[in-house]
Amino acid sequence: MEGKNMGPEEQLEILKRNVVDLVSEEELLERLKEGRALNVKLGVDPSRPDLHLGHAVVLRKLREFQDLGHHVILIIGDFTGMIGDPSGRNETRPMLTEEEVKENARSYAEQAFKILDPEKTELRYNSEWLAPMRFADVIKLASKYTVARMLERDDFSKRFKEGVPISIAEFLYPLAQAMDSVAVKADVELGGTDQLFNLLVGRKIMEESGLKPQIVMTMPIVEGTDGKMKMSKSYGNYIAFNDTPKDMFGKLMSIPDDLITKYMRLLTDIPINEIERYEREMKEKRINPRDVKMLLAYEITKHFYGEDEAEKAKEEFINVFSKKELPSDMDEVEVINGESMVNLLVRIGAASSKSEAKRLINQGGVKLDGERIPDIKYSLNINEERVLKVGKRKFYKLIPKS
RNA sequence: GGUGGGGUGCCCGAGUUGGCCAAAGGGGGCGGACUGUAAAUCCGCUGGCAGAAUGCCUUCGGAGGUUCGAAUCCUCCCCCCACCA
Repeated sequence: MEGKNMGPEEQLEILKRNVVDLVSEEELLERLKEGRALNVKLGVDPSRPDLHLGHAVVLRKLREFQDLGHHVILIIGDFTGMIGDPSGRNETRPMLTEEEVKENARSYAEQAFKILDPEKTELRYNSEWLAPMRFADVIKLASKYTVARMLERDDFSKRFKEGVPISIAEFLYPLAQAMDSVAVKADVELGGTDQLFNLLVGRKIMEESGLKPQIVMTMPIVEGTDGKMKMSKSYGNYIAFNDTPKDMFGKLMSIPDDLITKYMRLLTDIPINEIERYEREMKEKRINPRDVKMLLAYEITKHFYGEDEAEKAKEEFINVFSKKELPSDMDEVEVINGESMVNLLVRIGAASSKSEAKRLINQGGVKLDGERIPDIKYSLNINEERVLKVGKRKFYKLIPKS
């Protein structure tokens, strides 16, 4: 992977991989030919410090830049973060205190370094240049962009048509982001495809500011575990960097089959010809998609936790879901004889209400040592450790209270 | 500033001649069957409490009111949108 001495054309070849938009290839090649370390920028939202595999796609591309000897700048959007969305309409933009921003930024960086090389990463806070701006400066900045062009952005035009409100403040965010590019003299800015518009605004504003416009590169958005919506914390379909190996492996095994190779391409170092082979063999039904998925789950878990943990997670998965054996570590719960099952389920958090607990029992989802609890009136009477299984995935070890 | 249209359960979205509405439908979530896995598919559940049953309580932007009874009618308030200016 040491690519410092790689020629510009070779670098371009690597960098182009998996990229959706590249504005423009010629410019990128030209700059690579300059032979210096390029400033590659990524804007980071400090209100959501939980990184997931969706973020990994972009981070991995940044890592490629680093491996080729380039310089990555993570810009923490602390300024915008501390303002939040003043209309209070957008829950995804909560107002943060300075402490929260710092803590989130720290946490973000820590997670990002599971992919990025800390040695070649620079952290900047955009309040550094945004906070001192005066209102006159903001108006001047705003005059460089028109409403019509703003409305070109997909979600703006959509919301405008549908009558969903758009505050003027929202027009300012892309401009603020553009100012970040100006401030750090970005050569390249990366983002998901949903960022294309904002990144292009950056180009325009840089030009207006007398700088060479940045090159814009977007990466595909990955669907979450549901296979439909983009991976996001708010949809609850995400696989986080901080998930336990077991969860990470399990969640990866739950993605729909047709997402397997997309994940492979975007999130692993598995060679392309190998991925294409899996694609072929799955199509011809010569290989079980489950096994390919298992390989994927293993690869990704390995990246975050190492081979030993990945191996353990895999064994665990096979034991519990293929062989229907018990997991190796279960939550232990003390129980008193005579406690009703319904009560217990709520107490240990296996059900969020008594109604739900009853529903689970009625639907046959609760088992004690493999035997279904027949009705909701069931009360416990145990003298030794027993295993309680709730639904498919929750296991508890019941211990009689002495 | 004027006129008109809206605010419904986790989300989207029906429902406004008052009762049959805890509220259609879809999504998501959960459970079951099956399986190749927590894929796909099929079936079921999805406010709370109680429970062998059609029982009770809280919910349809907020606060009051009319009524035996209101998401549905009236009053005031808050918020959103469109068009015109």
